[in-house]
Amino acid sequence: MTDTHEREAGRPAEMPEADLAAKQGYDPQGVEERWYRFWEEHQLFHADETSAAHPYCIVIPPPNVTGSLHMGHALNNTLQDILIRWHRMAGDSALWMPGTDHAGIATQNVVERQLRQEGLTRDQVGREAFVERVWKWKRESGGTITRQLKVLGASCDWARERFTLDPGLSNAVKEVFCQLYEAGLIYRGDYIINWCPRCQTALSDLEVEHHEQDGKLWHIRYSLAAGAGEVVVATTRPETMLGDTAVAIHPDDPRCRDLVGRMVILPVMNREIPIVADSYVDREFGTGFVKVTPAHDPKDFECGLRHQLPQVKVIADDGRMTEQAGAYAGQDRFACRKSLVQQLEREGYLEKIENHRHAVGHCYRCQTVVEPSLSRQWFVRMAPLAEPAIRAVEEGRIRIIPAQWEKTYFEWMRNIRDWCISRQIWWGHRIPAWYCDPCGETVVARTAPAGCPKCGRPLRQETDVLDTWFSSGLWPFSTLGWPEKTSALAKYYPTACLVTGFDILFFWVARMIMMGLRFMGDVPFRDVVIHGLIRDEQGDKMSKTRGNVIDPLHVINGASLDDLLAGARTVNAPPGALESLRRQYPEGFPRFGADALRFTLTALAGQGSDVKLSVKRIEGYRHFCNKLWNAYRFLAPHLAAGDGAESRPAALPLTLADRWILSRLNAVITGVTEAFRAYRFNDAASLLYQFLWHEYCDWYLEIVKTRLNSDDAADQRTARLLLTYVLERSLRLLHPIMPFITEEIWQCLPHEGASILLAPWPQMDPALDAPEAVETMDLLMEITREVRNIRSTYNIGPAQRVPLVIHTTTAAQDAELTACRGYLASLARLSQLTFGQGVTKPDLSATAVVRGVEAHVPLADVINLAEERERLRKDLAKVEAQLERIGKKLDNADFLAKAPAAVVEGERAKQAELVDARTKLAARLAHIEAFLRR
RNA sequence: GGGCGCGUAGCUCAGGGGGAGAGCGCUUGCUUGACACGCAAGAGGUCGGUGGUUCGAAACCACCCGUGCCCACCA
Repeated sequence: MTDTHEREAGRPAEMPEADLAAKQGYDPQGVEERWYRFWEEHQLFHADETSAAHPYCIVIPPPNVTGSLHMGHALNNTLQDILIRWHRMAGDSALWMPGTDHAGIATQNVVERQLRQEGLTRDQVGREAFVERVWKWKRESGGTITRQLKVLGASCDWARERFTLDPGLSNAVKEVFCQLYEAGLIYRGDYIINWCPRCQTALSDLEVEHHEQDGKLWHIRYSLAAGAGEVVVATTRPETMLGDTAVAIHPDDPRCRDLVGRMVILPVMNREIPIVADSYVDREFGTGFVKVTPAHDPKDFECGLRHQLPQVKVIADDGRMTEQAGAYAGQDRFACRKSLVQQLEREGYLEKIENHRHAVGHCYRCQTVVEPSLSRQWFVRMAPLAEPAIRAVEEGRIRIIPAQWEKTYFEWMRNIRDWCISRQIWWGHRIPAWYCDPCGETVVARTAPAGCPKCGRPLRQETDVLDTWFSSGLWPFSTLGWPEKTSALAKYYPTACLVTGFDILFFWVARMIMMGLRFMGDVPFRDVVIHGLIRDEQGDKMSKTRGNVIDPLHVINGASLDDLLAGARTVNAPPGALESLRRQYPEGFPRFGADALRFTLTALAGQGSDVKLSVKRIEGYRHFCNKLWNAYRFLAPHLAAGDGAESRPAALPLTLADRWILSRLNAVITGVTEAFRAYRFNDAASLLYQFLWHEYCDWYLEIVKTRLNSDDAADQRTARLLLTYVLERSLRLLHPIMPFITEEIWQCLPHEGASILLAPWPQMDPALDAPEAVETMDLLMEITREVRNIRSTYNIGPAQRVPLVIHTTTAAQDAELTACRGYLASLARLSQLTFGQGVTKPDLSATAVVRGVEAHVPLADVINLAEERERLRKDLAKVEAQLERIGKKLDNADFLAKAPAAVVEGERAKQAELVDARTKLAARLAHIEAFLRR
């Protein structure tokens, strides 16, 4: 790539003068867009499957194709992008496989809602036209989320983007369905499934959300058909009694002997039903008698099979009562409940009503109360698939991080139930099954059969489609080309890592593991990284109706108050929610930029814990961007000084500060690399923040300022080179988290290569480790802080330089101070610095003791003796408190005997230092007090 | 009913057997030659409670209190 290219697509290599001169903060406007375009145009995200490099692949959790980016996506994709960018820089063939999910029910609901606004239903439109309409909607708005991922900076290999309804992926779905069917792992049958009367489809157990609700427990009398007496049953769903075909009692119940085998009369329906004994009855609950409704309760269904009871379906698919419900036929299920209870009460069947709190199942897509209902559906037999998937995690072939989620995974997998995969909707993969109505034959095939293989008559294709999660479960290999044997599949499967929230651990992760093992013969990924959910500052779930949603695009691009309110209004948020937005963000959001958002999410993504996001926090990290930008602005004028490109630090005449910062950089390189390796993203973020702001900017850059003005040309050059050297490497370390600003600055520094995105990941250099320099710098910084404290106490302004007299006790201290005297003078703003073992202590001064050296600021005229006495007393008290604690420890014989020698030695040394400090502080205090007494 | 997590500075959180940390907020001083989106100096915490293990516990264990989540067919 040539310079010209860079100039066209990226920013010019030189900083425009205006930018440097202007006293303005960093503005991501334009910068982020420009670099993203540059990366895409040069195909820098493209992973080459023919490369010899080690493969590193992550498949994106495919967002709903019609969705838009929310904060959960932002977190999830930031973490993936960090891993991908890091591995790409580290030299791996890094593939981030992007794509979207057709999201069957969710998408169908959206389009149905549109139709309703036109006064149409899907039935009026017809299947074919409806599906075409969804495709149209997908074509029109399906690109939104991928565009938004680009705004976030996601470095996906977009050329490989997939959609679950693509021909290739549909083919994979068909293949998997047929193979599972042929292996006897898919079957069709009549069972109790969860039915959503609003979506008009079956749901899997996972798609039902249970919410605790206050309900009632109705106690109903069923009288014996022959002779006197009655039994009382208790139910939370009285309308299902219309379909009762028995009453059950526990076989150990003493009442059993007289009652089992006798008949009771079902009230209202006046039907005789038997009393049966069955151990599934909980003797403690209710009355000990259970009404048995085999067509509307999974437990009753099984009980019914055991006792050969009839199955009477009284609730239809639309939620209304069936013909079987007698007089109630046609009524809505809840209306029926109400009027039925009235009738029971009127006719004396109702014994009592108790309040009863219980969990009620709701459709996870529309929150309608689901109805357990007898229905003919397709199922996957799960136990044989789950078993190898359990072993893969047990044996460590898949790691779940953090490991505590393994337990949840095992719990679910070991109690797994068959998976209802047929959905009575139109948007999805149509089940490849055909029926011959005349002869009853069922054909499952990859391509449409010409006719019935048995009788040759025409076949009718299954109208149901598959659960969306069926195709998502194939994602790690279907996106790479399976069932074709592609080179991408060979190179990148198994993928390295899957990053996801725990909310789809069962829906998606578990099923990918089962399907991957079954069809690829290997795990789909090595590591599963589970991150938390995004919450607001108070820890509440973000929802538009609460008005606490922070939209990532608003954060990145800025948003007016009107923009914020518009988001809440689209879902008819209550006035309170709008009011709270107005109060919290009266001015809307400024443009924070994707980097600031990404850094915030990274810094808050503590392992396994939820992320409580606040705008204040994002603002704080935007300041960090600005800090970086200004560090660059500071060194920019020194770049063109003809130093040439990078010189090896080891070849330069290094000063104390240089050896210190290089040593610290080493530690940061090691720390950040380790943190990424362990998926401790927040550790990496805080290491970089701390280093760049508080070590590089606060100390190193300040020290370099004086050196840049020095007469020593060699030292000037070293300072200039290292300022750039350390920043350039830090930018590389930071790039996975903040891709845009790091590229922006990096391109302006001397560099090799077209983009920071391809720059090698920094390696620590053992030759640059300098523990003694770190020690000495620590002393320097402590003394500086003490002098600044004194300046602050006595209101000595920055313009006023002060003398400093340091009384040392060892030659080593003298040597250390000699090494850093120049820095000390400028950092503490000294007029004069004298030190040595024999220096005369000034008579009147402000004094501090640091590691055995006494630092005196002899300013008789500004020092208030009474105040100085207080300062010394406070310091002395601190030292004495520490001494007391240490003394206790060292007086303890057990401690001396049992604690490790190094710890004891450390405590002794500390004690000696503290005793020394106490002596010196006490002497100085006595001196001041003597003056005060005069 | 089972399972998991959390309780550390005013707020949001990190840490983790041997000197209590960060960001934001707060106080004070500063148009310091990159940055007021800043610099400097501070204040602020018996690390939820009780007991145990240990020479030593904020950290490990038990119980308790508070709090959040997931799973589950008590009708």
